[in-house]
Order: sequence, then structure tokens, then C-alpha cells
Amino acid sequence: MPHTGKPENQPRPTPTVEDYLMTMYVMERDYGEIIAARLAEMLNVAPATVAMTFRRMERDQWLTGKGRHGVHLTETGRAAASSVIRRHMLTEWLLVKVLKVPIHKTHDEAHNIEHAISPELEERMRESLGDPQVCPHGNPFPGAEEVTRGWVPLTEVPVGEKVVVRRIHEFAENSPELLTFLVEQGILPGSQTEVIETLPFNQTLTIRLGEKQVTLGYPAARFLFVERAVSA
Amino acid sequence: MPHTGKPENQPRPTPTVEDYLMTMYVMERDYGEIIAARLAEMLNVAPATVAMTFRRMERDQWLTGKGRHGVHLTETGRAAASSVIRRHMLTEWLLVKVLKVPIHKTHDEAHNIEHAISPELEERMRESLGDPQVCPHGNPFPGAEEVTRGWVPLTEVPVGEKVVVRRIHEFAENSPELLTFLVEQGILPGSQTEVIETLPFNQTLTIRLGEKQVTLGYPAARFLFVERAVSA
DNA sequence: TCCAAAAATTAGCCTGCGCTAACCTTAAAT
DNA sequence: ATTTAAGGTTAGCGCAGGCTAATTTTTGGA
Repeated sequence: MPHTGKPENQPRPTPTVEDYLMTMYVMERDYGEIIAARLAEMLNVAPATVAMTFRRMERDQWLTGKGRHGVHLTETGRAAASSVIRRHMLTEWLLVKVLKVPIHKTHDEAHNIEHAISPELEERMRESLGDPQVCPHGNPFPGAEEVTRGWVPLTEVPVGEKVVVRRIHEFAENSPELLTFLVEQGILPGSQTEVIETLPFNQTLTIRLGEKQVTLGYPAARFLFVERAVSA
Repeated sequence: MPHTGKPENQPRPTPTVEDYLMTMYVMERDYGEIIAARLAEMLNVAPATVAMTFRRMERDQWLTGKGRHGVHLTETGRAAASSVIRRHMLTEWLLVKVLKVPIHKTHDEAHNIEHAISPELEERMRESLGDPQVCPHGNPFPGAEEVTRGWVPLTEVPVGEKVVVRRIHEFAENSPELLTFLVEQGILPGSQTEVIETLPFNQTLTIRLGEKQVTLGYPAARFLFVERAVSA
């Protein structure tokens, strides 16, 4: 394990290859391309570090040397990424179901643990947890992307329409404050809500949750996917 | 996390500082001194590596520069070791109770995971698991050493005496084959048994388990602690 | 007491994986 | 068309933490 060495036990400061792979997988899946600069931000390393890591990863066959429009995962890389992501999501479910950890804390905890799950353990977890198709935040397991069909960003829902929150995108999970906010407001998978108004110019959007109203910035709202066609 | 880099996912090859601390803690607790050469064997690194690591660990206040008779853990070091060991043992219980992993497989799995447990998670685990005093192999949690009072190595039991297996020492857990053997023979905490005969010259010892008899080498038998004074 | 084995240490080397600083592209914006 | 900004890369550096080989202690017999 990456290590500070000092008598402190801070969050892992240096991303592993698996961390790179996971993030790249999601980027490729949802945005079609992998931008090193974005990766550097998300993993909290310098852009130069990403470049060096790409070299090693290409050498080790996780990545294809860029074939026009940036790098891409190899099949091996994609498989490895899927594997960590599965372990991540299963760990999250274990934390939620067995240890009653609230979902705004599962991401970080699971992130530490996921690297340490053996294939056998993964299988036992899957059984214990009833072979889930999405993580506690509603993100699909690799291979189960179809279940998200029909879920759209909250920003695309017309005013007045009733919807059900289905998914908080994994990139929102990188911001603990945002996640905490959402959970505190009761915005989580399964919540019924309705768009009250949008203010396109200042990029804000207000929704109703039961009695109360909550205003979200667009960046946050774009990470919230909802199911439409909810008959009143 | 320590990492091979290559598309393989083998057991962690390089021990962490926490791994050093755990092993040193147990050595000091049960043998009174820390021998670098033994440590090197147990951690699968070269003796020279241990020497270098000791330097860094002294610098970082985990160890006292040797005060005659080898190095010793500082209070900080001992506390850190206790902490990992607790997390290790709680993880083992989680694996055993929730995921039904057999105890000859829990050690390695837990070893990977233990480094990734936060204090909050540790607390939730302790609650979920009912505040155990020993690990699934019967080794005491740091601070609960008294529960092992009265448990003696199997090698010290006179022929003919009935005893109950209580503990498989942690150093035996480093040998998966031994542990598997013990579990297959039904030798685990709680098993009733009786010493049939000892052959001190070839260092062998035979015990009865239910109908069948099992012969153990002394090295193995020294790792088995039993409770005497079991009224027939 | 002396010697051989065991234990410990030092030196020199390697890789992984961060960092900053400086330097290229490319593409959009004046 | 030129400028600026964003993205990407290279070079040079640091530390953690392995390794072997070659010493130098220690220590426990004979």
C-alpha cells in the first residue's frame, strides 16, 4: 500500500494503476474520450505524472498508444477496470447493507478496500448481496449499462414534470461535500421529485422534495439522473 | 498500494510498514525480542531490506534505536500495531460471519483488506460483530491477552489428558498449507481432543479427534494452544 | 579460548511514482 | 493572422523500498 511512512494515516495520496483505470473507464464510457488533464484533476496528480503513467501503462498493455483523439483502454485494461469497479460497487453494498454506512461515506471507504478483494471474495460478496445491477448510488455495474436506459440528467427535465431520482453519477462521488449535501436534502436513488423552475442564465434549478424545495447548481444537476414517465 | 504494474494481481509482494509493525508486535509479545532475520523470513524480504526499513522506522518514531537486545516498538509503534491487528481480526470475523469464508482462508484475505479500514468503519464492525475478544483462530485482540491465560501449547500436555483446542497461533497462519491441514482434520478452536502419545525424539505427537487419530510435528503442535482442566 | 555459524549492516543498484519547470501543439478568439 | 489558453510532453529531481554482494558484529559451542 502506498504509504506516507509518517505516523499519520491520511487518505491514500498516490493513485494506483487501478485508480487510473477506473476513472478512465468511466470517462470513456460517458464522455467518449480520455483527457489527461481531467484525469490529473480527478486523481489529484500533476499532468506530467499522468503522462509518465500513461507511458508505463502503454508499456504494460493497459492502454493503446493514442490512435488519434487520445489514448484508449485495451481489452485487458477495460477488463481490469471492470473488475475493480465491480469490487468497488460490491464493497459499497456491503458497507451499506451490513455495516449501515450512509451512502455519502461509502465511496471513500470502498475506494480503499476495493483493491484488496480477491476474485473468490468478490463472488461470495455478489451472492451475499443478491447480484445487484447498480451500486448504491445507482451507477451501473460494468455490463449492466442497459438498466440506465431512459434515465436522463435532471437538467433535461421540463418544469413541472414528476420524476424519480435514479442515479448520482460517479464523478459526483469525488466531491464529498456535494454527496453529503444531496443525502442531507434527501436526494438519493428512489426519491420522488418534481422540477419547479429553472434559471438557465445563472445555471440553477429548483426542485420540490415533499414539502421543501431545493436549489441545485447545474454542475450538480447534470450528475443527477432521473427516470421520467412517472405517472402522476 | 504496492503494485506489480503488470496485468497480474498476485498477493502483495512488498510488505507495508504496518506489516512490519504487526509482525514485530507479535514477536515482542510472545518471544520478548525482535530478530531481524526472523522478520525477513516472515515478510519474505532480504535481511538487508529489514535493516533499511528499520532505519526509516526509527527515523519515523515507530521503533527505538536498539536499547541493547535489538530494536523495540515505541508507544506509537505499539499503538499502530495494535490498531492494524484489531482491524485484521475484525475483518476476519466479518469474512467468517457474513461471507462464510472458512478460517483457513481468512488470514490472507483479511491481510489485504485490513490496511484499508478507517477508524469509523472499525467501530461499526466491532458493533456488528459483538465486540469479540479473540480472532477466529483464537488469538487475542491487543489488550485482551488475559483471555489466553491457562491456554498452553499442545506440546506441554501430558499423554492421556483431555483438552479443548482454543488457539492457532498467528505465526501458523503464515503457512496456508498448515492451516488448511488443521481445518481439514477438524482441528480448530473449540475442538475436543486428547493426547494419545508423544514421540519426543522424532518430535511428533498424536492426538485423537472423535474416532480418528492425527499426528502432528512439534513445530505445528507448538502453535496449537489448548485449554486444560477439561473435566472428562 | 577460539572458531564457525547466525545475525546485522553497508554499499551500490533498480523501479515506481510522485513533483516542478520548460517547452511543444492545437485550436479557438480577437 | 496572430495571440492566447488548454492540453500534452520532456527533463531532472526526490523518496520509498525492494535486491545482491561484501563486510562486520555477535554468539554459542567445542
